Amino acid sequence: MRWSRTLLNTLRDNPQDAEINSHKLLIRAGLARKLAGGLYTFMPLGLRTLHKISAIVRDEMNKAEAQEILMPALQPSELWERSGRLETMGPGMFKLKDRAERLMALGPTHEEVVTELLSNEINSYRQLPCTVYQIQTKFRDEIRPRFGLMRAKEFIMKDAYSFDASMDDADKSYKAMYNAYVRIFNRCGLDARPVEADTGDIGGQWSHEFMVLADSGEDGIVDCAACGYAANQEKAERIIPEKEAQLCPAIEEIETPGIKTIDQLVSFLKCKSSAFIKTLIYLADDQPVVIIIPGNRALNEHKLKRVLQAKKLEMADDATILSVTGATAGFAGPVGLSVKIFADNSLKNATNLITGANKADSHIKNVDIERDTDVTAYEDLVIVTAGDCCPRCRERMQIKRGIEVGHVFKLGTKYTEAFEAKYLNDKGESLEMVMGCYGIGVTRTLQAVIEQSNDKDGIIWPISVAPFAITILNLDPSDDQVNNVVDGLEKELTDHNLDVFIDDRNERPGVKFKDADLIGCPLRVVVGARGLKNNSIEIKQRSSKKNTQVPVEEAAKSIIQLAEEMFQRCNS
RNA sequence: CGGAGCGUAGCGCAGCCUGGUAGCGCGCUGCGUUCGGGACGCAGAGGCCGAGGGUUCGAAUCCCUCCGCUCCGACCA
Repeated sequence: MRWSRTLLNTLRDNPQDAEINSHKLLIRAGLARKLAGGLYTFMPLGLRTLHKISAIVRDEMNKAEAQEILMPALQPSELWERSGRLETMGPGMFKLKDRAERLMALGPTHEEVVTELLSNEINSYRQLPCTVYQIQTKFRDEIRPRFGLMRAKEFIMKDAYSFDASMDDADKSYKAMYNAYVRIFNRCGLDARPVEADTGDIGGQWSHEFMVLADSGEDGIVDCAACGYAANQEKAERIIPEKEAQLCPAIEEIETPGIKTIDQLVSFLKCKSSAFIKTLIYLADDQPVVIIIPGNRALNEHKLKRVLQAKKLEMADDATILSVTGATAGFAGPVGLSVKIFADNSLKNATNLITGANKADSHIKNVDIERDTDVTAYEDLVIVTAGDCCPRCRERMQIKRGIEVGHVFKLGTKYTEAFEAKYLNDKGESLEMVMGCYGIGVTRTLQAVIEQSNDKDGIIWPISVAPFAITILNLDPSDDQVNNVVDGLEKELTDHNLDVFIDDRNERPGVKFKDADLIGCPLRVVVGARGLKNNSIEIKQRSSKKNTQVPVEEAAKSIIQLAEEMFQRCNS
């Protein structure tokens, strides 16, 4: 392929709406263009990389004996009513009506469609296990699309679904997908690690996310260097060191005019934030509940939702706060309340605390949780932070940032029950199939590769997913001898199944060097009149500073050998 | 959904405060000189200044409404 005939414009300046490196490079290198927030066009080079990633995904899926299918993106909403997710996922779905006024949805994911499908197709245990997958455009009405392809309204996802006869078999299918994911990300040149994760709206028994470590990542990862425990911050647990009960003087009221937040209290009373009880009022399925956690901690709503087994969870409005506590927001406390109170584990036996008096402009001190409050249950409710103790080995843990590129779930029978997806076993009994589901954000993976592999000059593609393995810079496109050598090289390399991009533009050499670095093909070959005078061609790897000069007649051989070595490294 | 910022040529920006009919750099077209790490000169093309309304003799500039984009938050009792 020749640059002069390619729809490819590189940009010198960073686009003003891009924040993170990979997003800037995606646009500057001409891989993609924005149509609107969260909507992108893939340009020729970007699409080539997308195809290469898809090919790796397909290859590993097929090796794991998953079968490729393609389901409709447009789906009838009744399916979503049957699984109960029209309510839980509703706001995040694009909904529309057909001309008969039937409510439809653009698929954000396909558990419903696939379960409906397989419930009809699978009748016997002889057909199990069965795993299907597709690579398809998904639509999600994201609250806030962000960072280019990282969080888009329309994106390409590989989604796979496994169906098994038993929980044990389902574990095997899960493990097979898990292993395939490890290989896929490895082959894409990504350093991705699996972490324990929350199952969220998808539901199910357990799940792992595959995280690419990056400072710009949207997810927090809790990591224990001592034992290898790793989990999404949404899910991560911690161990609380045991506390002895201490004597505590009687409650005293203190005046705190207009002092509402923990921060204000800290400076007003000159105490540490951990000396306070943070009292939060939530509506769980429209019923008020009170949550208390230490003043220096943040509530983990995912954990709370799980503990309360609530479908819907939202913070209470001012009117509810007034009716529950008898005071306006800012002065709520757990003492004397008649609704259910859920306390974080770390408050067990806690004493000498300060909290709201449920009365305007007042707080109370010397609160003893056991003595003064009526806690319904102690649960693990807060977001784990750096320095908390590992639930496995009790060592201190760290927090890192990551980009979620893949997610595997063991679903159990959540969907097969809703859709009565049953099979007959060898005794003639009718049983629900056990499901798993497995997603890879293909477009997000593309940008994650850029995020993890770049320098100040541009992208450094791993050869397995580079738009082209090799770029040849023709420094003198008006020189017939140079053109002949370039053409010869192109033919030999393409004959060896290597893709080659030739910069044949009428530009000065400096421009070509800069653009080659920006686009980041792993191997750069320079052919110029000056080099040819010495019968020499220059070969350089994007990832290194070193140039190699080779005689013209050996060039193709050297390039092929280098490329093969690079491919091997990606596959190992 | 709440908060903040931005919207002027394909891209990056100035002009707005203090109203007088639009400018810079990159890119693009032509000619010439250059030619191994984003060259230079000359000559050009390209803009309903996000949209609508208002104030005014006159609006990119002041006022109102809307739309779009980006960031922060979804943490607060």
